[in-house]
Amino acid sequence: MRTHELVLSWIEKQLSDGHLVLGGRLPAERALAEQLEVSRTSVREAIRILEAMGVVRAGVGSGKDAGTVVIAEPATALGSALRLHVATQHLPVADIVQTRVLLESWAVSRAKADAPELVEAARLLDKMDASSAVDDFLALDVAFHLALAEAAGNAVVSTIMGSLREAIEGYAAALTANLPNWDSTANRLRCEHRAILEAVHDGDGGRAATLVTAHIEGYYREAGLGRPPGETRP
Amino acid sequence: MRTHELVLSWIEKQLSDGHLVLGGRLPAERALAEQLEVSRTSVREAIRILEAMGVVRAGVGSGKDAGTVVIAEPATALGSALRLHVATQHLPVADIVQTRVLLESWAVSRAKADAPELVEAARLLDKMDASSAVDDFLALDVAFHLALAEAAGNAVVSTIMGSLREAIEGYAAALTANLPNWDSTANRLRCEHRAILEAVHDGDGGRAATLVTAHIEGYYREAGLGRPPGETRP
DNA sequence: CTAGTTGATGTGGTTGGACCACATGGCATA
DNA sequence: TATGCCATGTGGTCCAACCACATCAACTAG
Repeated sequence: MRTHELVLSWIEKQLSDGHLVLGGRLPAERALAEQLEVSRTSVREAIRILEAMGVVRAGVGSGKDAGTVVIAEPATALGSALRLHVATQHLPVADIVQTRVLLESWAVSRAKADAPELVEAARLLDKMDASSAVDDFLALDVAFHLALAEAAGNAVVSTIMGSLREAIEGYAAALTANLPNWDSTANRLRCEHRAILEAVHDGDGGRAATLVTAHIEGYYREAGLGRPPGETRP
Repeated sequence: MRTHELVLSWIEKQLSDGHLVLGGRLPAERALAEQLEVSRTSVREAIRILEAMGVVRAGVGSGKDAGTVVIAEPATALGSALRLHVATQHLPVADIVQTRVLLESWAVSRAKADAPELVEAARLLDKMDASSAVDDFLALDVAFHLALAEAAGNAVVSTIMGSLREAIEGYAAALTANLPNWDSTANRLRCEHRAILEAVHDGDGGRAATLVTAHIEGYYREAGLGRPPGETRP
């Protein structure tokens, strides 16, 4: 077993034993190295991995933001991993989209009509009405869909949903260039969002799932999923 | 931007540009450090991250297994990340199980009746008939469910399925201690497996999905999901 | 006495160099 | 020809030093 893996397993044990909790701090790198009788290099390699996994955040200096603190951002880790494997062409973008449809349609069909996340979702829709810039609109769109997914109350589903979205974010942004008319597309998306949210509010999970599926698949179809950006549609 | 992140982005670009392909080799650490004008330490930190992401594998010595080669094992990366966040109690085990049910029931409902993976699945069931040891049985069980998931033809779904399973593997193994009678449980599982496979062969996706849902939820209910291992059932 | 400056301290970030264990392949020797 | 040995190149580990940064306490000028 390599040295940094030893450090890794030590830290993981501290986590599962509850000796390290969310917001807590790891010992300083030098101290941890001395305590485990390994080099600081190995400690740092372990911390790099935990950072990539979204388990810790390292900050220089002194005080509040300094040191290595325990966080919980699984979506960043999953997103990076998925993105890398999309880059190697091992995970097709179409499969990611399909998985996202699956998770999100399940989420809206399960969402409680009085879930607090829906209030936030409605607020985001209001902001989208006033947003014309593509980048702003897409950012709000991401937040809206995430809020919708969180309303189902399954942390794993919403986390994976977010990471799937993150993995193809660059891809999706490039696809907007394929759209014949952004303004009309944006208006259509606004309407569809309202309809989805209304279905959830009505407690009609089946309708919400159908709408969300059509919403996502329709967008990628219009933007030309699978074809290089810039190419005209057949 | 930190130095190792620069190395990371350089490698990711090589991957997405196709200059680095599956099975290909990264330059040696020392050479890469000189080429990018950074220290070997920073190169190593980047490689550690890629290794944790399941994108590369590092091997010492010379020849075939030596050097840092590009691989594609997204499931290991996602599995580790999920396992770590389960350890911090940020992702409930129940949500993981629920997500697994969602993905797997979708997979079997979509599986083609003549998918080649089903042949392998049937072979695994035969081996399970001859397997009495708990560990062997569980290992075959994992392989069976994975083969089933792969029959749907969505790489992302089967990858996530596998990583979800991996993330709670230790947990699931501990749960077997809760079972009142392992042999009878194993026999029941064998029957349910056959029934699921038969439904898929019949092209009855709906029945297959129902059976798989009952199969997984039933097992975890019997084993006492959510209660500490060893505690008796109410 | 107050307000601003300055230095000590502790954090992660980075570097260069050294050495180790390992696996291969070619060279020298029996 | 067959065998053993060493040069070579790989990742793995460690060390010592320095940097940039943020805070806080002590000090100094007003």
